[in-house]
Amino acid sequence: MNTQTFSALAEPNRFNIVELLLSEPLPVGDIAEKLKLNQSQTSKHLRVLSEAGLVEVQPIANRRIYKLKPEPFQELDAWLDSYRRIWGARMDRLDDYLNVIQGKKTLN
Amino acid sequence: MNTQTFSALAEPNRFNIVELLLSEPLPVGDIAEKLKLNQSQTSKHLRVLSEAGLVEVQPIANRRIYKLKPEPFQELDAWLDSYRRIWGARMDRLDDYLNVIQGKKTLN
DNA sequence: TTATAATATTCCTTGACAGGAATATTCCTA
DNA sequence: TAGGAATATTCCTGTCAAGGAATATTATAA
Repeated sequence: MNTQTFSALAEPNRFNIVELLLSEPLPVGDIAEKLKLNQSQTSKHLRVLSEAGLVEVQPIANRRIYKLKPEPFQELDAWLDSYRRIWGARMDRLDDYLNVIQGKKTLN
Repeated sequence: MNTQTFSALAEPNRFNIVELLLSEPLPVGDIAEKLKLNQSQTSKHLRVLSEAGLVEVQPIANRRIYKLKPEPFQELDAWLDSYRRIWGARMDRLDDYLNVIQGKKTLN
């Protein structure tokens, strides 16, 4: 799992951009307007998202349309598999660890 | 979706701690040793993870055993639902946006 | 080809965070 | 209850990222 994905999504404005792009691909100006960010910031955040592989750009006429790339989300999904497998099991059990402790018979 | 989760996982050492705790709950010392972090750093990272709700602690004797909490991962999973739904669909389609553009008949 | 719209980049400042070292705290154990 | 093990916290420093303002770039349209 690439932690760059987490870094990119950790910033609230960038997270909002991603959520916005979930509905439809959009040009920079529209993103800025809808999220009430200025143009400069929006471009910078899109750059980060782009370098993290979360979005890609497609120039149309005078504008640059940004859209989500599925790969990082799929990777995230795959990563979560390991965690799904143990929900309700080891994750909230202490026994595993306790059984392993040596040199200490009783705990209280 | 809480961006704190992303912030917490964005730091590589913390990510490694989470992955380590996936196998079993562990006390601070063991985590530090296995990941070759010093005790101070380890405590600090665990604090961040704890405040983000990713781990919880259970004191045993004079140790503090850290284990994962399932909630944030479940939340992440639920969040991904929206994205799963459109993989292969809108996510990599530009049509939706193009059809919406007014005042511009042809693009090239 | 010049003006203009859309977007990207640079420069600057500020705040947050990670790491190291040292110290404080907590809780057992003898 | 004193000593020591395990862990947490504080202080300090350096780095890096975000925001604002201004400027540069790119591509279209007249």
